[in-house]
Amino acid sequence: MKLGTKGRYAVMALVDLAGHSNGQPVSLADIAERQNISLSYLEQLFGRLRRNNLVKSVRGPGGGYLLQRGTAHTRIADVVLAVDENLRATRCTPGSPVGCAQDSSRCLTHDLWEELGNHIYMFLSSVTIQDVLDRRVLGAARSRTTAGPLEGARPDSVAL
Amino acid sequence: MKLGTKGRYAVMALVDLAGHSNGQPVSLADIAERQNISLSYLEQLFGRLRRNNLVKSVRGPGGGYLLQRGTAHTRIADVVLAVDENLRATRCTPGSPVGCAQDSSRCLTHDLWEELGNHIYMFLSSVTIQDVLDRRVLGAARSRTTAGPLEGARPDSVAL
DNA sequence: AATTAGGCGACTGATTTTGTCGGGTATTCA
DNA sequence: TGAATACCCGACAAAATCAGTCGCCTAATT
Repeated sequence: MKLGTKGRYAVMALVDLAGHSNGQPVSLADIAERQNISLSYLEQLFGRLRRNNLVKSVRGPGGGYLLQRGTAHTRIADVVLAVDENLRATRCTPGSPVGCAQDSSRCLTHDLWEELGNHIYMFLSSVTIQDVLDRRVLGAARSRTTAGPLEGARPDSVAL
Repeated sequence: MKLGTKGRYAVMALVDLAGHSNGQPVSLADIAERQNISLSYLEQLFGRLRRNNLVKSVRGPGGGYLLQRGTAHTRIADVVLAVDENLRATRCTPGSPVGCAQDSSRCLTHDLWEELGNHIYMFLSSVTIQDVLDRRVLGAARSRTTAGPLEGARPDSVAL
């Protein structure tokens, strides 16, 4: 899963975008100023978000970005995955005989980290941009950890 | 929370320790060889584990380390916290006016990351070394995310 | 045509993380 | 006593990541 600062910035930016768009595209310059993140850095992040179909861009003057799916259909997990990209797991890369699977008993902790990854993913999948905007995060998670009540089914990989 | 490789190595080492100790102390050299982690690195990690009362050391020949509490009372969360030490939260350090709390609406994402931290902590708190040894991790977590029905009661703080 | 705004890629300095090395100190056993 | 075992500790080095920057390009609007 890998939760870096990139993911955090991306979520901040998208929440800002969602909050300040009224159907109109929002320019990165505006977001950069409000959230004081550097413009070039935002461009980098939004490049990935666009390639992952989370936002779409409108070029030219008056242009900017729009959420592709709505606020209620953009899950935090997707944002983080889009932006952080790589997802190295447990150091048990299947192929290298090192660090795992060499003792009599195989890498016992593997399952643990995998399950943790699933947990994180499930949590972040259960929260949308809209939830964050509405500050509907704290109690919510506690009550609906595993089953996301979100309508669309999610066949995605939970690879971590 | 901050989940680095240090935390993973520490858990691996403690699981190994628990699996190979029969009341006798286990030397770091043995663990190092079995898990092929460098001895010096293990020493660093076990220093912290010791200072956090998770293990105790026996010096001299035939010495090594022992789990201070038993396998069923050593929670993964404690191991990770002991070894990773610092736990910077949201980049909203209360004091610097940068990056948060400067716009009209305060850092909206703060709650999100905090809640995620709580989640991770709760999960890792619900799993013990014994669980990992018994491979009682996968289904378990899914069914008992928040309240652990495992034999020993789990009265700990959920501070993060 | 000029301006606005996104698109892309390479590259860089600072910090953090990860891991090593060299030397200690305590303990046991011969 | 002294050699061997094994923990103890701080400094240090290599690698990865972070947080950008720069330059140049393309597309749309006015």
